[in-house]
Amino acid sequence: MRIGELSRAVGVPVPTIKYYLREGLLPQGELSSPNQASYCEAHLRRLRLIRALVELAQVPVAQVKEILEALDSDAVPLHEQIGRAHRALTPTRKQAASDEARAAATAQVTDLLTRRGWAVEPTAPALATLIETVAALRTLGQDNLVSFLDAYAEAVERFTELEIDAVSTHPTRDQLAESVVIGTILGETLISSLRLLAQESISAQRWRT
Amino acid sequence: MRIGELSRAVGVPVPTIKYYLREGLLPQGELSSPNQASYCEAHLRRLRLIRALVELAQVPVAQVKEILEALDSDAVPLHEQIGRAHRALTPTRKQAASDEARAAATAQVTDLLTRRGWAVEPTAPALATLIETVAALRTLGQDNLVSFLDAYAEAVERFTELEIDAVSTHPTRDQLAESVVIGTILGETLISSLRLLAQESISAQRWRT
DNA sequence: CGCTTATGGATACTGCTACTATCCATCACA
DNA sequence: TGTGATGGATAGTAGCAGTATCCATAAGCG
Repeated sequence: MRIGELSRAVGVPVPTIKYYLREGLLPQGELSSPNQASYCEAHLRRLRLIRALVELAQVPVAQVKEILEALDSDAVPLHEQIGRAHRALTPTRKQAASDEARAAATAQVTDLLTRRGWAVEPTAPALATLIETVAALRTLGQDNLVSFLDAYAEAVERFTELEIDAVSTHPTRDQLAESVVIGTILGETLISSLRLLAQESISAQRWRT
Repeated sequence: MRIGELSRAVGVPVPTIKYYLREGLLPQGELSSPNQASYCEAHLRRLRLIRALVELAQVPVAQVKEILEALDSDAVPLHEQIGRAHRALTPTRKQAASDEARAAATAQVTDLLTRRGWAVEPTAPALATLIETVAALRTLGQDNLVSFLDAYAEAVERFTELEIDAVSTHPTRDQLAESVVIGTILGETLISSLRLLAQESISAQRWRT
């Protein structure tokens, strides 16, 4: 396959593909002569994955790169691969909440985690995000939303288990890792649009003029 | 309150506050003389909300502006306010999936909506996102994830109802609208970090070396 | 009263991201 | 043999989210 065919197949302009090659998102094609490379099925898949992450899930290109590197590092254990992808996904945030607010939020969140028996590293960036979010909700006067944290956590736990079961049917480790990552990222896009639709429908029922 | 106090209270540099004022995110303070304005509690709340949306939920400034405008337009019915906020939140996407993939996805999604009795406008941008996402998952060979669409939808429906109940306790319409919007946006950040934590914990249980 | 600091308003500049555009020396193919 | 595509390099662009600078005025303090 030549670059033009790749471009037509996925609907991405050739210069953009060249850009992804430059940035190392897409592995180099096999050179048959100094200015002729051929691309295979794997490139096609990869390119589609890149576009889904960039366009649909709005993941920044630099993070897509890290995620793909995590997927490609099949020398490390699966759990570590997933951890790397997670870390690429969550920006390290500066602490914006006040100290008291954060202390309260931290207490509530760690309590939740123990109650649900979730064993997470204390350094997980998602933990920091969760704490900051809870603190922000409190500061914004949305305590009643925070009181649903447990309900949220339960629902999330339920479908995360489903997902992981679904994904565990994959025969090879590579495919498994890829599925987990795609499921994590595109699954979020999925949930987010489902939420908007559910809200629209419910809000129409309740508050239609 | 002067701009410096606002800045210290929320931890946002003065030039940034000036920028938000310029962009119309934050209403002008009351001028007591040509170069002296005073800001009140409402400005403080607004600024905190802006920072939560921008920093925590990563909403682009231009969209935050639209969302705040929707909140401030209390002449229109609540459902319409929410709709505007939703529209500000979801970018109109170009269709990236192939026609057949999209047709199949559309069928599946409309089927889901009828089955669940969700009444949504066919032009809702979230609908387009959902369809594109399902199509992308299929194209990426993740059909088994797509088969959970119903489970996702059910879980989402459940906690969306909880949320709306929680939020309905608010006395005034303004507060209600604000709560719905904050709940929608920061709720997503919340769910997303909970998902990552749940995954980490479950993946550690299953695939720890 | 004078001096330092803060303020409102305007304009310009910066760093970053995700591409696009251009150029050129090959190379494939009709 | 010429027309179009290709690989590789370099430069340029538009948009975003602030920052920086300047100025005339105003506030607070000694």
